[in-house]
Amino acid sequence: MIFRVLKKNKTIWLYGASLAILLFLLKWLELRFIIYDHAFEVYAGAIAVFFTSLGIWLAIKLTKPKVETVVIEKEIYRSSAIPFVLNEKAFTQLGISKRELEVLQLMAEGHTNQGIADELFVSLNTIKTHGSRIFEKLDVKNRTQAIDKAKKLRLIA
Amino acid sequence: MIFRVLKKNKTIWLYGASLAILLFLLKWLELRFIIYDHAFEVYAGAIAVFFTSLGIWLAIKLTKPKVETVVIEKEIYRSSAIPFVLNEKAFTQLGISKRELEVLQLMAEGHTNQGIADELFVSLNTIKTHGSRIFEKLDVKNRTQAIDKAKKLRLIA
DNA sequence: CCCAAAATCACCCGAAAGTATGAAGGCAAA
DNA sequence: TTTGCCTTCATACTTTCGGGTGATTTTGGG
Repeated sequence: MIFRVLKKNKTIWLYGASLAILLFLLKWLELRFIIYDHAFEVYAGAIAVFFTSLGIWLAIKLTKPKVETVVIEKEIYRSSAIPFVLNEKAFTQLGISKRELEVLQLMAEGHTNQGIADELFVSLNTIKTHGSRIFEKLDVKNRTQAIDKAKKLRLIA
Repeated sequence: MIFRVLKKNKTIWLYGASLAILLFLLKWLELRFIIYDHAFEVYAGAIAVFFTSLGIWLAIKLTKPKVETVVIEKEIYRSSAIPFVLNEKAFTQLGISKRELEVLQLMAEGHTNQGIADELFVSLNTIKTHGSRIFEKLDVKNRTQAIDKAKKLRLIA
């Protein structure tokens, strides 16, 4: 019980103890140096040094640590706030099939024909055929143009 | 000149001045209280209080603030409404040249290497070389992935 | 002026993309 | 059932892409 109190008020107790010790020192020094002429100045100096140290120690112990906050702004990418909505009109008007759109999407993500074929569990030739039809329907010559156009038409995200 | 020195060593000067003032006070108090019996204890107490304060003040002034780094993630929305602004950071960090960016832009518009070569009045091989460097710097394998990544990094519109 | 980076071009070669054509099975509407 | 579309797959061929290497010219900054 008492240990807890001691621990909780550690600083206060230390301060009190310091003062008590000082009083003993004062009395001792009084007896020791009272006979000397300039003992007083030495005494005052000692007190000054001691209490300056005590003050510094107290301040360090009691003051909350100064915190300087450095703000570093880190840019993070986040998918567009507006969720993608398929442009149904363009989709039906161009007569693109679901499967073709699927292939187109994967193309836009940078996959190769072989990669798309593996992903969809079909042969490479099938993907090529789909590709050709897509280019035909979008009236483009290659996948890069197809992706560009499809994004503008909002067929893919 | 002297003002600068005063300003630079502000703390030291203040400390010196404080000591000087204290000496005056000491002398004054000496004359004032020397006649009283228990003046000494009062005097010592005053010194103690003063120097404790001084110590506290010094500690607060002289301690260096702790630096705390706070990383704030800032969300950046890409909207088609705002005109395209080049991401200078990514651009310089990746070490992409202006010419390479130009080629990248044309790639994204769906041009073939030959088309880009014609547009820029250079040979097909030159465009191929630029392409290779671009893929290397963007850490991708082909133009489709390069376009995808470049758009995410806001290197191109 | 000199150096380093950028830009230019060439040749070879393999991989990937794209074209052309044909064909088979499924499925839904006419 | 027939017709049309989608999906699947194949073969053969051409074009484009991309890597690797090496070289020359331009150009901007110290």
